[in-house]
Amino acid sequence: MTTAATPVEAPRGLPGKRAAIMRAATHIFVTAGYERANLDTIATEAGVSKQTIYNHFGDKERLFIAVVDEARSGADRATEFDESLLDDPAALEQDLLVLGRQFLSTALDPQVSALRRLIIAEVAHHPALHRSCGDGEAGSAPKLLGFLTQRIALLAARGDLVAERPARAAAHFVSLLTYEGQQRSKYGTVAISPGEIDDICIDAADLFIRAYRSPATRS
Amino acid sequence: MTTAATPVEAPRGLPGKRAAIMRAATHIFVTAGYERANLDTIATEAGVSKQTIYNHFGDKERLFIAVVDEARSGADRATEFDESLLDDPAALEQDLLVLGRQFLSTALDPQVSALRRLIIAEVAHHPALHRSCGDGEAGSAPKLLGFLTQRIALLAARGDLVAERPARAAAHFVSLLTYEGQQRSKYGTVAISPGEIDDICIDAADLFIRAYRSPATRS
DNA sequence: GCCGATCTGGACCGCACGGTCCAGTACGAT
DNA sequence: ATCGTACTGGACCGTGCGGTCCAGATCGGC
Repeated sequence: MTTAATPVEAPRGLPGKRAAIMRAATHIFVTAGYERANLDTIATEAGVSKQTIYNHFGDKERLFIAVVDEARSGADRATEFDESLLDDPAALEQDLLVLGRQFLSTALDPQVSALRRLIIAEVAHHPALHRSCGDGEAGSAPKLLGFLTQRIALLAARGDLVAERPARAAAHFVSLLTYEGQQRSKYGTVAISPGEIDDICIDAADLFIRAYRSPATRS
Repeated sequence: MTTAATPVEAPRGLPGKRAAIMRAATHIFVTAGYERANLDTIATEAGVSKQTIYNHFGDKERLFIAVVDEARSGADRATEFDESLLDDPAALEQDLLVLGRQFLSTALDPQVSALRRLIIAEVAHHPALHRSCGDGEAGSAPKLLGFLTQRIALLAARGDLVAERPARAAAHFVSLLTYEGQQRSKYGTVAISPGEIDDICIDAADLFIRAYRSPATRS
């Protein structure tokens, strides 16, 4: 009753049905949580018979895993950073801003936040999720961390930055970026305006540069 | 079956029973989540009849709210900061370390982390929780933020720090502190050793000072 | 035009679990 | 001795829901 079960005409044929089920399941799981999610509701919203769901996914848990896996691999695919970023020391602040904005605009997306909360709530009860989410090597944050680490190492080697441990410096920047949003999206989805995202990025980049700038480049 | 339902001899008399129920309920809710938690199991583990639970709390949801409220007010009460901290500019790094250690040792406590995950998972489905957890004014992190903000403002007024926006600087320090642990405790409880906590605090304090130290005090 | 695979819709099963009821017990207060 | 209160334990009910079954429709391929 919390979620409307509006029947949607699903396109015929195998892939169409499957996609419709995934879409509906994602919606229901995210808004209701795993236990509260109801397969009849999902079937109705997908415009599909319940049996069809069982044909495709076997049972509720495997449907859930499929939903989470797809969402994660989708987020993964969408996270690519411009290789020309963080190369020119003169554009350091500018590039940090670009990276920050790109990262936060997806990380704070309501859909993504809701899914993150769902996963947080359910990992402990689904061993299969552990593999895909546990010791983070995938996901957008780790990707950003990797990219930053590599770039910071480069800039440090050139003497443009003072960062004896690039990975640590990268983590510091990411932590400055994510804190506010993490706090806000932790419980319920509180919208963050693009303006606020900008402020956060500006502050983070500013602080990062103040802390890691090479003395040689100081004004 | 995930959680052993070992009957425990509950102390006789009203307050004892109530406390036993709260203890058992906290345990079961935290490990199983709200939906999966079973009142029969809670009753058994509390060494109490199911009817007694209903006498005291009315229904499952109100029991849950009581558990969360108690945990939160308990955490609130346990969060007090030494008023002499962050006063002497010479001891700035030292004091930041002390604050960081105190904060992280409770914030990363497995119990506290588990409860945080539970709340994250359930706020959306229990309006009553929103009031007590939503727009954060209570809780240990906001308390630390408040304390830091006040102190940083003081130090900045004296010229010991350069921080035009003390609240922002405080948030920066807290974000540096919490990032790693937040990341680790987000899914499942991964133990963080005191040594690692120390490393995190040292790094955070170091970075904070590099970024906010007054030029006048630079070596 | 037939076959096989897919899908439908709805009846159906079994069970777990929140919640109720109640007869009986223990105990403190008067 | 009596009464009221809190507690027990276990039977009991209703229902929501995961999962199954099946008879019939639809459709693409040969």
